[in-house]
Amino acid sequence: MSTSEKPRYHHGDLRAALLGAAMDLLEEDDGGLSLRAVARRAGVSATAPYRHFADKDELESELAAQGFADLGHRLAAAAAQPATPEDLAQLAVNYVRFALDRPALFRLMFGTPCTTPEDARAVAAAELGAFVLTHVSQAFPQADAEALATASWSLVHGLAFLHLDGKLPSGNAEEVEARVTAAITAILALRGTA
Amino acid sequence: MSTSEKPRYHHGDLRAALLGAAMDLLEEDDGGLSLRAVARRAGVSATAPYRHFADKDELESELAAQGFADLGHRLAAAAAQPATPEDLAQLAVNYVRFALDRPALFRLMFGTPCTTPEDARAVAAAELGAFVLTHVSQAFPQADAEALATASWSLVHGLAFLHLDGKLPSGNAEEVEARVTAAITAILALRGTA
DNA sequence: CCCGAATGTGTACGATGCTTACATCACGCT
DNA sequence: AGCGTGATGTAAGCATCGTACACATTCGGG
Repeated sequence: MSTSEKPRYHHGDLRAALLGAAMDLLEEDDGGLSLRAVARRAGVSATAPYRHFADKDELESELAAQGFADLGHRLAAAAAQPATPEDLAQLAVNYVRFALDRPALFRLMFGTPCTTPEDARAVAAAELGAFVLTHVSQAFPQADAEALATASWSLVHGLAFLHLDGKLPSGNAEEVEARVTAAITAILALRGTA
Repeated sequence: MSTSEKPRYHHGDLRAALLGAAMDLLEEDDGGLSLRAVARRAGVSATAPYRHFADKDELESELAAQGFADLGHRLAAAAAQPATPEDLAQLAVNYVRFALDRPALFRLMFGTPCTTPEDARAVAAAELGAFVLTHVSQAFPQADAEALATASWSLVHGLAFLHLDGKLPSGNAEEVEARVTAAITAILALRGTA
C-alpha cells in the first residue's frame, strides 16, 4: 500500500482504494457511512467516486458482498465439516462474534433492504444461505433440511441482532458466547422432551 | 380529532399530533423518517418539534416504544395463555407478520442501537423480553427457561428480519406464514431425534 | 505528436438535523 | 380590565449529505 506516494492526478486504482477506505471507516465508527467521508479518506474529491460507482448504494452493495464473503470464510474456518450439533454451536458463536466485531458492516449487510435481486449483496447473501443449508443437512440428515436451515439461520441471526441492538443483557465477549451456546443447547435439549 | 379546525397559533396538543404524523409517515414509505417531514405533515414549522422532543432520537424512541406496545398487544391477543408448542408457533407467525406489516416501525424498534438504557424504547423492549420469558417457561416448564427464551426470541426475530431484508425467498403472506411454521415445526421435530 | 477517451475536480442544488434569535399567544395577578 | 411572564411557534442560518453538471487533466493508441 506504499509503493509510490506521489499524489498523481490519476489514482491508479481508485475503485479499490475507495472500497478499502470505506471498509476502514466502517470498522472505525459505527455511525452512518458517508460517501463524502469515503472520498476524503481516499484523498480524492467528493464526486470522484461517481466515476466508479453509480451511487452510494452500489458502493455499499459491494462492501456488503465483501462482508458476506468474510463471514463465509470465518464460518468455514470455524468448522469445515460440522457433523455434530456441537459444531453447529461453534458456527453460531462465530456468526454472532462477527456481528459484534464488525457491527457497522453487519448492519450494512442486513439492515438495508435489497433493492434489485441481482446486486452483489443479494448474490452473496444467497450463498450464505446455501452454506447454511448444506451444513445443516449434513448435521441433521433425517430432518426437513430446508425448514431446519431457515430455522437455524434465523436463530443465529436473531442472536446476533438482538445482541447488536442491546436487547439482550449484554456483557463482555465471554458472557455473550456463553449465552449463545446456552441458547443453542437449550434448543437441542428439547430433544429429551416428550 | 376534528372538533375545531381553526389553525390557531398554538396547537392544542402538538406532541401527540407529531407522534401521530410520524407514525403515519412510518406506515407509508419505508424510507428514512425525517423530522422536517413530520413537522410538515403536522402542518407546523420545521423546528416546532424541538419544543417537545430533545432531538430526533427522542421522537423515534417514543415511536419505538409505541411499536413495542402494539406488538405486545398483538402477541397477547394471538395467544393469551400459550400452553402448547403450537401456540408458540402462532406467536411466531404474528411476530413476523407484525414486522412485515409495519416494516419501517419494526426497523426503528430494533435497527437502532439503544443509546441510553433507560429510554422508553429500551424499557418497552425489556418488557417484550419478559413476555417471551414468561410464556416460554409456561410452555416448557422443565427447560432452562432463560436460555430457551433467548433462543425463542432469537429464532422468531431472525425469521422476521431475514424476511424483512429479503434474505429468504419471499412471497405472499401465506408463503411466509408457511415458512415460519415450517421452521418452528422443524425445530420441534428435533425432539424425535436421537 | 496529437487527439479522444478515461478519469478526477469544482461548483451547485436541494435536503437534512440542529442551534439561536425572535414573534406570538395564554393565562394569572393586581 | 390590563399587563407581564412563560409557554409555544417561527424564521434564519450552519454544517453535512447525496448527486448532477460542466470543466480540467492525464493516458494511450494512431
